[in-house]
Amino acid sequence: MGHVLNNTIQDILVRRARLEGKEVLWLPGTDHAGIATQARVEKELGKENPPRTRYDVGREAFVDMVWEWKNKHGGIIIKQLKRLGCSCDWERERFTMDDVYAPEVARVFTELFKEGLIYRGRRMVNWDPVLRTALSDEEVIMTPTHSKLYTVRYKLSDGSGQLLVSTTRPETIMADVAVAVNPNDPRFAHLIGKTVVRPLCEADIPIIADEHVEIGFGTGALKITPAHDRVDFEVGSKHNLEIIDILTPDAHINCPGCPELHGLDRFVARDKSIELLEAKGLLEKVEDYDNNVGMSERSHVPIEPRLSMQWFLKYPCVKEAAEAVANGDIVFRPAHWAKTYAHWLEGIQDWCISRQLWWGHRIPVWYRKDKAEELQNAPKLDEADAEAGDIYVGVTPPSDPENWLQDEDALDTWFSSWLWPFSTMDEECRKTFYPTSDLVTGPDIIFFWVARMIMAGYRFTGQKPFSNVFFTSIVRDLKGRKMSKSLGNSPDPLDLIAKYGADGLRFGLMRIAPTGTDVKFDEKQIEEGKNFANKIYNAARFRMMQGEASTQPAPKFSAVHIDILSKLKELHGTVADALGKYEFNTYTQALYSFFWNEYCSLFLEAVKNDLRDGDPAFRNATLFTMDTVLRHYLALLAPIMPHIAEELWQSLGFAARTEGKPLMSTPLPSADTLLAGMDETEVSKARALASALYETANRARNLKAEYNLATNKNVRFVLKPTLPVNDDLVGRLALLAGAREASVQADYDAPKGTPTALTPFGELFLPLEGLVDVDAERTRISKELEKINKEISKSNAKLGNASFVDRAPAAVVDQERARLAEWESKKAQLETMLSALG
RNA sequence: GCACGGGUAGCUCAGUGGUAGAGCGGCUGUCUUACACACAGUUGGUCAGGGGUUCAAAUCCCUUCCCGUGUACCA
Repeated sequence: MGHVLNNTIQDILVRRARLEGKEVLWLPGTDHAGIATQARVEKELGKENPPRTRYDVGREAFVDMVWEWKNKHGGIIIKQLKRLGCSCDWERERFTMDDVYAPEVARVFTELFKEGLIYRGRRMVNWDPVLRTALSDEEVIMTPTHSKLYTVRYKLSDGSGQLLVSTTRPETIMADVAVAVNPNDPRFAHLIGKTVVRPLCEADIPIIADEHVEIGFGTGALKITPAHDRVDFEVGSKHNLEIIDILTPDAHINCPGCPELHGLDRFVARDKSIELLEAKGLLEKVEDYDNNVGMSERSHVPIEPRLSMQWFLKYPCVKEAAEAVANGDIVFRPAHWAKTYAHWLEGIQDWCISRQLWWGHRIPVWYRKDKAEELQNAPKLDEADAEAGDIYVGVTPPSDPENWLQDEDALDTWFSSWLWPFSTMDEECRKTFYPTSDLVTGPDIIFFWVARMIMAGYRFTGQKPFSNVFFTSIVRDLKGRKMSKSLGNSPDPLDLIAKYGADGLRFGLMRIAPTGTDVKFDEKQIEEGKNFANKIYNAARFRMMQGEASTQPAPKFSAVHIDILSKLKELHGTVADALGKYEFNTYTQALYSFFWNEYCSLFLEAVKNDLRDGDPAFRNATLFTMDTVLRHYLALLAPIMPHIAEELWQSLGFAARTEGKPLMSTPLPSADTLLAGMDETEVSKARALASALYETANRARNLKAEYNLATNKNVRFVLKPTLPVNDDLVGRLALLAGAREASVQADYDAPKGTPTALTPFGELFLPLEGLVDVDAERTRISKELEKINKEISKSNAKLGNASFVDRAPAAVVDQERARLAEWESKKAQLETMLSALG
């Protein structure tokens, strides 16, 4: 659903831009999703009988298998987008591992390496023990977890006592190389420099002093396990401590010195280690403890901090990237994301770009065979080693491949995706389309992708990669959970399209999710989109049933015709303004309410008689107006509901005017042609009359409803006008109100108790000419009076307040006075009616 | 902990100083010759709580509570 939302927004921008006559490039493509795709294929291998691993298959054959899988399944998203109607430039579809893109990635790697920004180093990384690869910091999700805090007794080697040490990871005790206390902690000052006995895999380890230990926290003593904790690693380095790694890549214990735990899974070993400690009498206590555990975004298991040889990138152009957003060169919408972005850039750490995967861009680095082993274990490799001729870095393999070994690792997928905006374009294309205009994406990848693309843009093109970034809503289910493939809580867009149509899906989703705040997906909303499409279709069909418009006799326009054309003109402005500001909500609302309320419910209902047996001059005006409205409206609608707009454009015959060209490649009809010959005052007069007519019709319907005559078409209305009202308007009033007739009688003498409503045209009477329930009437009127009296006293209080009258704008005060007058008159009316009933 | 969103009708959401809105749902009627995926009417709200500024607060300020997201973390 996220893709549907995202791509609908892009399609709206793209289609609208085309209608505005712009040349548009929308270049579709996909990335190779390194981890996810490889894991998927490995899973399939594991299901075979007998199960196989990628190592059984071998690198080359395995990569072929992934390609095969990709070719089979990678097209699904593309298919969905096509079904959704996305007007991409499909011939330019790109893939991050295609023949043109891949060398680009290697080239960029080489360039950054030569610049010294990429280096290889032995560092603490986030290790995923299931996928057996390093991850970037962004791929680790800190998750609140209910854990246990174990307090363990570390005996002093000289037997003079013990130190209590708390830990959440007793299974790593064998890798402890020291116990640290704060140098300023008086409780332990005398112990610094002594040794304690490591309680598992026993050995004497020193008690050291380090500021990092908080005096007030826990027991005040901290075990130091440099191989399995980031902070401990730093403390260890500072104090030159040994690093004992007791975990295998898949997080099993590797400690022959402790045979009871050796070979066990880390969590099994945790329980077992507690048993061992308890048996030795070294377990002081166990407490419940809530902490945050880093989980792999991919495999959902706790990551291991692990000392490992990896490739890192010092981000380029961080300053330019930060400034571009801060100074508005690149505009984020909603704007508040700029803060999140700035905060991330401030604390930015080097990016671990190597992955222990086979599916992806293999790192373009080769090691001299005769020194390979030595190089593998070097603490750091960079440009200096290349200059020394020990390693080779380049887009193409070395000329004497037999003497070199290529690095086994692949690059993080984002290390290719971050080049997308410009790597997908050739020189010629860039001249026209780079920097690009809009990026539409989810806020969940603001760091993974957006920030990195901006940095890459500045570094490799010297420019921003795009001018606007629109962050979409995150689509959640009704329980508030993010929709995702793994949760299985997202409906299949193809199913929704089958059920509601692509246009229904697009419109329905945009109606609830356009502002960039998260949204709960409800299929009901999509049904509304379908209903709207249906409404448009029916309205168009209604027009088709009427036949051709004619210029003979000359069309005669009534106020309602001018009114709807004027509203259409207004809609043009609203749409242009809303889309210009990326306010998709305003866009959809305006489209919806114009068509359903203004055009169908008011205008069409008011002109139906023109089409039946009315004045042919009116008929021609009405047909002309319908055609004008539909023609303009379809063009305004097309960006969001392209299928129905195009279909009706053809079947209503509008395409014939442009030699059959589709709406998609027709310029947007100009709003200036609407009511071109009319002066402003004439138009606003017509609008006022039409508005008065609709308001009067409403009052008339209300009167009918109040007397339970809502469906009775035999009623008649009498209007005692205060304004000049012509026959045309009165006729339309009767039609709108569903009455046999409406008549104007300036001297009408209403029988006592005749229901009446105050309308913009004057007093409107509904002669009852039949029986009404007098008691029910009396009750109803009394209730009404009660309500009105309340309003009147509220209004009086307000107007009696000197500061309101003095300080509020005159218009507001006048408005209040008008309201009061209206209530007073209504009150008088009701009182008359009440007395008439006796 | 810090930062950013959000809390408005039964539901999903608009509304940033001037009479609380839409669609859906509920309830009443209606197969009115474009549309029952519809039409007409109607019912729903102490705008999370408290305090403040203002003639006037859903809207601005302070504060508390709840939900979501990001980020940092002490074993």
